[in-house]
Amino acid sequence: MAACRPTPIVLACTAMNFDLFQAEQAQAETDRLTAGLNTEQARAVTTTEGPLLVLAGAGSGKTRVITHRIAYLVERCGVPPWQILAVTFSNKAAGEMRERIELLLGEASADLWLGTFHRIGVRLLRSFGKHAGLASSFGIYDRDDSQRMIKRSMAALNIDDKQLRPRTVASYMDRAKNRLQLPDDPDLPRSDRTELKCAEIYARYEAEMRRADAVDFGDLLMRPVQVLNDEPTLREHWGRRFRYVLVDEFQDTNHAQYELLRLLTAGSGNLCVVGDDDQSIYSWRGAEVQNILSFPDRFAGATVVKLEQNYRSTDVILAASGALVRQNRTRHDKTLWTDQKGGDLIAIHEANSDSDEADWIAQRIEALRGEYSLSEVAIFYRTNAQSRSLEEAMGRYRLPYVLIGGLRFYDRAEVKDLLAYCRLALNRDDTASWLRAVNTPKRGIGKTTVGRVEAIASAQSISVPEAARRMVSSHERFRGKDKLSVFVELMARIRRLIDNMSADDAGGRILEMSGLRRALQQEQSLENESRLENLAQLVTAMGEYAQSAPDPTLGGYLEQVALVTAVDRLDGEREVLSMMTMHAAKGLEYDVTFVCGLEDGLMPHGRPGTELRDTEEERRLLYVAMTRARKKMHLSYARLRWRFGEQQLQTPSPFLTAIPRDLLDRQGGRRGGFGRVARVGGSWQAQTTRPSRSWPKRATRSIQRDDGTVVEQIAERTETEEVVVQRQGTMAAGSQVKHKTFGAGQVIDVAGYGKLARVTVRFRTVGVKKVLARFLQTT
DNA sequence: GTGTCCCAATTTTTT
DNA sequence: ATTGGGACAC
Repeated sequence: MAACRPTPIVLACTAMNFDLFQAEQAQAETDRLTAGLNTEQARAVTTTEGPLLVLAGAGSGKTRVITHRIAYLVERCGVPPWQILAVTFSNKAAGEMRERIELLLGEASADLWLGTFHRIGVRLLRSFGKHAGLASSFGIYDRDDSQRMIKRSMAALNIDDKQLRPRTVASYMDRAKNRLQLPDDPDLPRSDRTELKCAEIYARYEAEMRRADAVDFGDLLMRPVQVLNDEPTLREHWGRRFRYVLVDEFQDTNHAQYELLRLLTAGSGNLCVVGDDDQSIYSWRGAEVQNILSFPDRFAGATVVKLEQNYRSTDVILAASGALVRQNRTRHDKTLWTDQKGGDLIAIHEANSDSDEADWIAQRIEALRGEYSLSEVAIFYRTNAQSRSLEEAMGRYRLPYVLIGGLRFYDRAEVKDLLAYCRLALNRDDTASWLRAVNTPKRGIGKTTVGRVEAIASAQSISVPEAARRMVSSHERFRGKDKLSVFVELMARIRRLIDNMSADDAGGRILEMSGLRRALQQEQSLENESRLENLAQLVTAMGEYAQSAPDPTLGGYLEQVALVTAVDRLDGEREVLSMMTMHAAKGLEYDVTFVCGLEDGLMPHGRPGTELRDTEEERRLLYVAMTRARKKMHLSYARLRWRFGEQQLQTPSPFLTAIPRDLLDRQGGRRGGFGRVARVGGSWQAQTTRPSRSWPKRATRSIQRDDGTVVEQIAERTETEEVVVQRQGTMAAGSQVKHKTFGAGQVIDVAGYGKLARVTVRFRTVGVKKVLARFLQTT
């Protein structure tokens, strides 16, 4: 098949000898598909052959480019949709993209492969997972399930989960998988005791996962790559399967994703990636900006298109965010521009406390309500914990909101319980689900019995559910056998019954048979009522799924659920405002935005000693947040913030100094900009780019109490309201401290501040340990 | 085997 | 402030 060439038109797609009429038609078609695009966008759409890098600044219309490019490939070049793969960052983005493509293409769009990397990974593994030792019914483990497996693995290896936190192990394995390193990889980090232990646990964990026929998020990327590398026939097939591959948000891809793309485009070489190095905010998750920065080097002959015209924001918003991100050293130089000259100034507000800040935001929203729909308003913050005071304020002002992130619906205990039964029904070796379901609701199978089953599973190298089945059918007698039998038989019955049922029918039956509903109904309480409601809602969701999905089975539903993200639930239609972390804000846009909590240590988030690279990523994160606004942006920070269960004094974010003063409209609070000038003896120290290690010096009165803690009173506030801030006595290297259990010792190093500081102490009796400052007392 | 109480740790961001 | 886990009592 001939390649589709953009220009000149006479050389286009299908046949050699086509007449002028066809040429005109083709031109007309091209015009239709590039209508309303600027020159560069049109070039990105029509440059179909070979590697293509689209450097797309914030709001430069990259989604348009991708959708039009797909339409162009199908309509103008006659590429069958099933030969096109488009990868997006979130399921929501995928959904929106599918909608837009449907408008352009109609029915034909159904065959298109479109989804997140993880979803593509699932699809590939369902197709060839057996080459990775997976049955087709394999389950997908979320963080919770996978943590459970880590704990099991640690227990089996006799490693104390207090000495080595499962979280540490999880992130070690995550990193390994993002780098495509299997447990036997000689390059796995093994430089210290922790890493050695992690590597050991990793191997064990993989074995446990295999027995449970389960994969985690990392596997969804690593396994497909591994299989394609190992199996020449499959590699050959899949390398040719897609003639055109498009990737959105390329700056946030990790090594595994990059390799997957390389394998899937080996045949055609038609890889189009779209991204913006200034918006790379997931390096902590293994994303490598290098993937986008060195794309032209790695893919010889790549075309590079730069989109620098912004269609989203006012000039003011662009200027402010541009001034901020320009401070980063490691970036491609580029400047966004817009036709929308001028615009409202950026409102900036200094609040006394986090709740005052939230109140101010609520008031502003209330005032803007006539002018803007609530669905066009969003609040962004750095950490999920900040949502609390905001939620309270929105409640006080009766402003309806949706909270994106935080506790997901699918994270609720009762929902996970029912889902565990469902998963176990489909995958009889699903260990994590078995452990969850076995005694929920209570059926008298406790630690002892479960421990016995786990021991047998380990001894015989089989899954935990399989061990239970064998124990039940063997002649051996033991206490608790009857109860275990009841559960094993229950699962067998469920399994038989739901075969061939639709997702909601199956879900409903399982809700009954498992006894979950009865247990919740038996004990009447408000909580249980809401739990029952949630479960009913879950079954309803299954029904909605079964109605519309091509695969209406329970299995199909579970697969979808496993990969649902917080943002996916966002619904632009409802007349409510949105609140989310800055990370979740990526790819979204609103008329009116509030970026709050702009304080040192919170934004940029970090501890002292934070590296430049991290600071730059924080700056990019704020840049992403700021570029979400179309018309009106608000920035705010509080002087006093409730953090870690105590009030903490905050200083404004050093990032604020980057924003030109004449773009700001200061609302209340102190006057002037943020400059680097210290107010000697006053409230604010000179702003540094690094979070300060000590508390800001203020006009304070300190009182030493009997127990050694220092109570500070902030003089300038005592007239109206007394604010008491507690802190531990100064803990610097060398000072003598005392710990409840470890006894006396000497401080070697301090990292972090306040009560959450991590202090390294050499204790007289137990040696060197890291402890939290709040568990120490100065002596 | 279950329930309760108390202590320790928690807060980056997430597919 | 909230949560999870372990120790202990029943």
